[in-house]
Amino acid sequence: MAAATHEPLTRSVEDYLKVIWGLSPEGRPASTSDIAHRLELSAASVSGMIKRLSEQGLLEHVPYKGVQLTPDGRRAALKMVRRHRIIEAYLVGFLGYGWDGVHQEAERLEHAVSDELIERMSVALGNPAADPHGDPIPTADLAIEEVSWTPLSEVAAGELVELRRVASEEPDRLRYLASVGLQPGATLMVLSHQPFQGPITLDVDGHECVIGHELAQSLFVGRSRSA
Amino acid sequence: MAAATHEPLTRSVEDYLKVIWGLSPEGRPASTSDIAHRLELSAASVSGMIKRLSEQGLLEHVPYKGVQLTPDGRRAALKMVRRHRIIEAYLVGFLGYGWDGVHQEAERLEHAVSDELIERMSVALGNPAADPHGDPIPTADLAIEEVSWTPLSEVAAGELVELRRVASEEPDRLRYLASVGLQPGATLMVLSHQPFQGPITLDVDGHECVIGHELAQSLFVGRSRSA
DNA sequence: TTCGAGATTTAGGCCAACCTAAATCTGATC
DNA sequence: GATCAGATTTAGGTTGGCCTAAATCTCGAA
Repeated sequence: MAAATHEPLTRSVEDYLKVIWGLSPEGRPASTSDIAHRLELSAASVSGMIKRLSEQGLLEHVPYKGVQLTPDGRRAALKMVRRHRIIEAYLVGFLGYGWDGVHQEAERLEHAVSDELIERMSVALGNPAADPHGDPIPTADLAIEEVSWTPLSEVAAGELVELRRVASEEPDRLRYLASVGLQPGATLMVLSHQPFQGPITLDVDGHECVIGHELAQSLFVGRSRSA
Repeated sequence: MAAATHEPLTRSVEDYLKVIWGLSPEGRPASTSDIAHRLELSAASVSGMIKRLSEQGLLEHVPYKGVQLTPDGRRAALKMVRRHRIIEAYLVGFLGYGWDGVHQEAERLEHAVSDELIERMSVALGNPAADPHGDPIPTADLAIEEVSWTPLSEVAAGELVELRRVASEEPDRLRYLASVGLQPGATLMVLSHQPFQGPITLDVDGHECVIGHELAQSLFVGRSRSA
């Protein structure tokens, strides 16, 4: 069934696989329209590509029901995720990029780097486990840590926690967060929640700061090491 | 005539322009077949692309006579040359690459990096004037030093010179040259020339070494600083 | 001055990846 | 269980960039 030939994947294919991976937590199928939305393509184009990728053995497609990655597809996707996150970490660590600007750059570079370059960057960084946003980096053999941190929106008032991951790629949002000290590693205490998905008041390293509920849902925290 | 619209160029177009620049020393026209040979494409494909690039105002084409870069085309080409050479220098300087392995990597990356990344790499390197092979790097405003070094094949016996540039991209050849100490910066003395384009005997930093005439034509030297 | 080899261009196709418009399917709601 | 909105797929078209084969041009040599 699946063509075992390992021809290099095109940039488009790499993008599709990465996006499908991102849309399938716990391996649930991803829908055509979600993929189309993420890639900013028409649903018809995505439908066509899905057909081709299924024939190549990279996807499992149940018409009208959605797609899942096959083991081959998942490997290819994780390879791209590793590349993306290593590149982000490298640009921040060695070339003075801010965490808000690296996504765009990595999005292009991830298709152009060799495996060797990624491994050299990884070594230069000390084989990091997470990128600048706290997202886990798959290892060279494509194992990825399953993390289960808590969204800040669910932390009770009075708890002292450490920010572990910021789930956003929007430069504006990231710049704002950095400006109030909300970057991975920051220690913070929840001071109060307003009801009805209202804003949350925090103490971040000694500064008081109020953020919206929606933003708090994209901040993931773990128990503070200093607690 | 020339469409002034500055749409981003495709990878293919970038490659064509860079190759045409490389084939036009002193602005002499490049032939369809030379371009085809360098890009490993059919002459018919090149002919078609030449037509499109002329219409875009990047090339001046005289049918059956060859092409030259327009000022726009030359700027785009030099931008790629700068990218390529900065990337090579960066990979050698910061990521432990050997000078024999960087060409291939740079060939892909040059299409994916942003201007910002190139400038950051350049700054990290101290705005170098030459890449690891001794090729001059165009400045950020795309000025390129016109160098006129002497091929080693034309240096008289007895002269003490410094190796400035190695005009080759072949990994095997570069590895061999490095193994005998023939890298930019090396000081060497020509001991003897065999007649009829025969081999040349050198003293490289104290070691004797014999190289063929053809290889000597791709080694460029200047007057030794220590002379 | 003519001829022909070799270079170049034209003609006609192919493929990946996108598009819009039209047809078809699905599932929640009445 | 019929209906319909919205999701999905199919149909048909475009573009960039490549190909081979055929036509055409050029220029040096006879």
